[in-house]
Amino acid sequence: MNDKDRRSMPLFSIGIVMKLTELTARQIRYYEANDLIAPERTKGNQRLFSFNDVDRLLQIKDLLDKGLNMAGIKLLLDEEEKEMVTEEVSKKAKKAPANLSDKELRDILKNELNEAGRYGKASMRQGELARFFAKR
DNA sequence: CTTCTAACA
DNA sequence: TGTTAGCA
Repeated sequence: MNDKDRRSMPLFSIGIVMKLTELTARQIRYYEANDLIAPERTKGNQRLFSFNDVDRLLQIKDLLDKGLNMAGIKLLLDEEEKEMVTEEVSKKAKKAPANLSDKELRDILKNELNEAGRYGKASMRQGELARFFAKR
């Protein structure tokens, strides 16, 4: 079995994930409702998270602190899933949690916008671009 | 006891 | 987001 399989293996209950991510069950479920994560389910309908899910939740928490909203995060994560490109972006977002300057954030977002177009994804409209920045 | 969905004195 | 109700 390779690393990819291991990371995507459904192993943890929401309780474990709560402790691992410092997030409430409410938040975790809410993020799932917004398609930021897609944990597996047991036959009893209980969520089973993979190592990747936990990692993703950590990134989500991070991005949320930086002021991005669900839409913005979803785009970033979607591109990340398409592989490559965001390798550096994700590292930057994950390794520089508490000190990401506005310029860096803008660069990351601009990078994502460019990639989105490169991948034939519908380009964002003005309104959506504005929504990239959350006004909590 | 833990998790789930739905809903809001 | 919190919190609670009523199930499984």
